[in-house]
Amino acid sequence: MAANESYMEKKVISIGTVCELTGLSERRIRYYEERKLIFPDRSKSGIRKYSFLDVEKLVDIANKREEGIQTSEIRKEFIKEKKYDEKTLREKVIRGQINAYFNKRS
Amino acid sequence: MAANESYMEKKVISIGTVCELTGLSERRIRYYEERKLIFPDRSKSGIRKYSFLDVEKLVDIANKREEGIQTSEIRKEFIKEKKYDEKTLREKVIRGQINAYFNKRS
DNA sequence: CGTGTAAGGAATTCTGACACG
DNA sequence: CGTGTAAGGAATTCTGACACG
Repeated sequence: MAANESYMEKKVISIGTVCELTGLSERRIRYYEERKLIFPDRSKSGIRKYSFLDVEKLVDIANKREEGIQTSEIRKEFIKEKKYDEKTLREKVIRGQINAYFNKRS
Repeated sequence: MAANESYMEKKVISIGTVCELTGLSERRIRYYEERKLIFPDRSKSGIRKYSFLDVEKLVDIANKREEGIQTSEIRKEFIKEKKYDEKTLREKVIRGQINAYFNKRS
């Protein structure tokens, strides 16, 4: 029981761990927040907490930046493609699980 | 892509957040580690990192403690029931996802 | 625009110990 | 046995700023 929640969207990871997971610097991660690309929660004392979904989003952002895309453009893309949109994601994750379960290759 | 990993078992949560998630004190959480009930990872500098699975396990431990069961007994139960055994869990999580997807009620 | 860095403070975590029982 | 607490130190995170470009 209680074995199934949206761990992917639960904001529990602090910035240092996010750096390790993504390879990005704290500075860059905070900057992308300033540019409205990611929205971490805050603990009572003000410490940023990220979700695994945020981590994936950051990797995606970093890749786009490598391609020279500006943060303002990246934001527009996310909105237009509805990428990282909560409902869209949930669907995607569940489908992934099902595929993995049946050993399907998409 | 890269949208599907074992977030449930990835050790990225620090003890303060685990306290909030479980309602347990740091002392108790560390003690259960001493009693070989949970096995957090450590960051380079020695800070404990827990997974969501560890969090669930801790809640389970706390419930058993409320029933008066000793930590040594809890450990035996976990081993005997193969509860929180990696393979067993993975199966369970995936089935849960599938049930949720099809709106089944078990 | 995007990111690095040094600065100082506040909050977090760690260990070992004493306490009670 | 299981858990609380005070203690001191080490590591983390935060913000605002200066830098380069």
